[in-house]
Amino acid sequence: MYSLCDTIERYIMRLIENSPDQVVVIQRGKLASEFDCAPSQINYVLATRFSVFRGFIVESRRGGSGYVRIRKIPIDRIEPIVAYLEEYERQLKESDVEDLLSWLERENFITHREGQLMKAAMIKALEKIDDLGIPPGAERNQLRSRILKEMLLQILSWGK
Amino acid sequence: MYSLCDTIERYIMRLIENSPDQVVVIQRGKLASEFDCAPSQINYVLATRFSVFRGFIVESRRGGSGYVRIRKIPIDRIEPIVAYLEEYERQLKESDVEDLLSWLERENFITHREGQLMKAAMIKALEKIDDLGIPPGAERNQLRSRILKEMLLQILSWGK
DNA sequence: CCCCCTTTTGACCATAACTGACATTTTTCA
DNA sequence: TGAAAAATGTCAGTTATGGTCAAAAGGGGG
Repeated sequence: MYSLCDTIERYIMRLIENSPDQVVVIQRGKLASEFDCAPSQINYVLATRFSVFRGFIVESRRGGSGYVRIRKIPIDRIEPIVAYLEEYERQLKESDVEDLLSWLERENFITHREGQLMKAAMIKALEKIDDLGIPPGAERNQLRSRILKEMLLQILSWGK
Repeated sequence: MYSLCDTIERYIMRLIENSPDQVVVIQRGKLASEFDCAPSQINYVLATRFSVFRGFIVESRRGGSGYVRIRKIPIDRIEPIVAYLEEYERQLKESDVEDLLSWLERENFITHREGQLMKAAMIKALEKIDDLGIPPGAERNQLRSRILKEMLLQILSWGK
């Protein structure tokens, strides 16, 4: 029961993993016609599956011999994430958390179970707290960030 | 005489028991039209017959190729956790959290690292949120409870 | 017959996937 | 040099799902 989106995601993921430098260069139009879909579908996959929070950098160039380069970000330190968090705090959505966690898990900073616990604290727990006077939006995102920050610092203290 | 609700329950139950991993993935709309009922009827069945307290975890995704995944969890010695959950819904001090965590760890429900993560989310993070307009005291304790509850439910889903 | 609890439904909401028209950038070559 | 061609980007709109909640319907005991 995979969507086209999932299929393309796995295809690109495989290309990256089979490459020596964790980089792959594709052409949007070609890929789209291979999968027989709208070119913008590729952008959708890139935006939803290869975001920074999932640990990827996407660069591209238009025009003749244009390309899209997808690169996996090597992380060996978590501090930059914590630093980034402090600036980005107000915009930390639930999906950002999900993406970040799956990245940390992929990189073996945390186990699957640890990821699930973190998700419970930052997503499920904050879903229905209207009655506590913490409205959805910026305020809740900030709270989420604080929780994430402390957990990341904890992970940091474990080393790797 | 069986109600529709019971019929759907038995149907899903059978699917789960016939599956190797005690998991089944369905589509709400499809199932509803098979049984010729309102889609929300499926939600009712899930809420009343496949709750965590009955030993099931339900996850879902909306949108194109959406799904509902129902998983049976092995229940073993989870009663104390559930009891704790209900008892401490209202007021939960930091020391209560510490006590519970050490108990969970002693009983091997969680690892030491998992305990540290939980502590980071429930204690450290909540110590530094004065600027977010969530006053210390009852309100913060309730927030702590919500976070604990979701994490406990997660732990519960792992079984033991 | 009435009351209460469970079941069932329907209207309205939220979200993921997908598409197409239009915009922008870069190269090519007459 | 500049117009055409070749790429990618954006964004709003459509389709396909599932979620929520309150209200109606059903059913069993007093």
